[in-house]
Amino acid sequence: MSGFPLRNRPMLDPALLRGDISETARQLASRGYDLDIATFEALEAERKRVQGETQELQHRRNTRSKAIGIAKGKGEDVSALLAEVAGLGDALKVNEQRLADIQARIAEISLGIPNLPDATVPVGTDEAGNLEQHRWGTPRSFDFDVQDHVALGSRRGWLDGDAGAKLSGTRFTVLRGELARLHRALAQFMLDLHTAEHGYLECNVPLIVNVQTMQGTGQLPKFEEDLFATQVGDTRRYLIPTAEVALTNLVADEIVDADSLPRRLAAHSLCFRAEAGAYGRDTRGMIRQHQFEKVELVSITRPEDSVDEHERMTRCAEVVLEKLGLPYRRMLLCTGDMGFSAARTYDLEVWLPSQQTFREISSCSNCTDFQARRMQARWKNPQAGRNELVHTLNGSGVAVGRALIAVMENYQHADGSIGVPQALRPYMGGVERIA
RNA sequence: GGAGAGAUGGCCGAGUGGUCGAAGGCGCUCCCCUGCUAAGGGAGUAUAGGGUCAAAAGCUCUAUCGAGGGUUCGAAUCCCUCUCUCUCCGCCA
Repeated sequence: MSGFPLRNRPMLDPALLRGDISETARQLASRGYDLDIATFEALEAERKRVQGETQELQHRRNTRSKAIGIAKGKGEDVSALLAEVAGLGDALKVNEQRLADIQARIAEISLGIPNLPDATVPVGTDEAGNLEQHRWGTPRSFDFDVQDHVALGSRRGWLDGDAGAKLSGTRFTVLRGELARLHRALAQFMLDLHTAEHGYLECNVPLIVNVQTMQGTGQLPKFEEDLFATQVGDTRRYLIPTAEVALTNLVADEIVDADSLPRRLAAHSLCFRAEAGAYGRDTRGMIRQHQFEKVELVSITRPEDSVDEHERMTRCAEVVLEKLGLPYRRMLLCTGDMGFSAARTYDLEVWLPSQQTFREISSCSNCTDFQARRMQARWKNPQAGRNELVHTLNGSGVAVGRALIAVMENYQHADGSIGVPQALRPYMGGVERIA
């Protein structure tokens, strides 16, 4: 067993697994997930049978018990009726246990199945299959040898990986002085932009969440090794890998009014990732850290609005880079490169002069009803007269640490000083350059 | 950390072992009456899952009264554990 109190909440529409399961399996295969159809169908058949038997037993018990109650009320002798139900309880208990076991096994499989890719997503196995959508800005040409952010940062002791390693280990960094201030300015700027101009509601959320919350957005049970965990007494909690977890789960187990949609939420938060699967990658500098900051955008929408909202949200992230004057490109991720919960994802990649390449700085995903089903997040559809699942979207708007790197490298001068983008100067006391 | 109280349907609020999925009220929906921005009468009004059905509707079964477990032929009601909320005390950024 996984050790998690798994909710019996599938991630995909159960109808997709009971109906044309081979078509569903084909779509899942396109993103590298191998659905064992035979096993799943066998479990489903078994479940159906045992559930039927269990319900039949429950029905018998209920009717007999009711008869006993009525007979007693009339003062009749109930010993014959009691004899009739003898042994029924034990049989029922056995069946209920069997049913629970089967359902747990089904849940374990269901919870590990990723979202179905949208029909417009290109098929591919890795990032090489991603499609560039457009570019913005022109990478600056330098008339001197560019330095990377590590060199630029260590010159004045602004960026100190050794100090981070001493305190915590690898992939931790200490920022100081003007660079720490620039980092803070970036976060303030982004959050202000999204709240003041893009209509997002600023939120400040817990960084430590419970198991159910992690399960709601899909981090658990499958990706526990990517998370930092806490244990107090026998209560286990997890540090959020992104504010998406907290913001999206705000609607878990809620039935929201139609006129409150779309809900647009933004938060600046710390993020914690174990980076278990990335041992050799980006070990230099602060590109890939265990702890970093991010401004996150989350939208909760009606199902029919999520496609448009995805475009809108991605634009909100792009505007951040444009206002900062950072060249970037938008990539449509292929099936093999998308995250677990996403049906469709755009990545924004920012230009890093030291690497002469674009590096991911934002990821905007439409999760359709995938997370909503698991969270049981619904809205009242006035037309259908029913409670239906909402759609959830999330996007970075944008990663603060990586934005800092991008600013350092793109705005560097020959002497190692760093220009402050126009948009950040109000947050830097008007300073135009840090040196 | 200590002491106490509580958790019932969209909301309020009854219900301490038996025809309780749950009285009553509010709200909401539909109908009727009323020449009317008032009042009255009637009906309806939880969610999820299974089965049946081509499907929907319908019918039917099961589960759900904070969560999990227990006692019992039978639990909203009794017992245990947990979570959360409120009040008071202590501590604290």
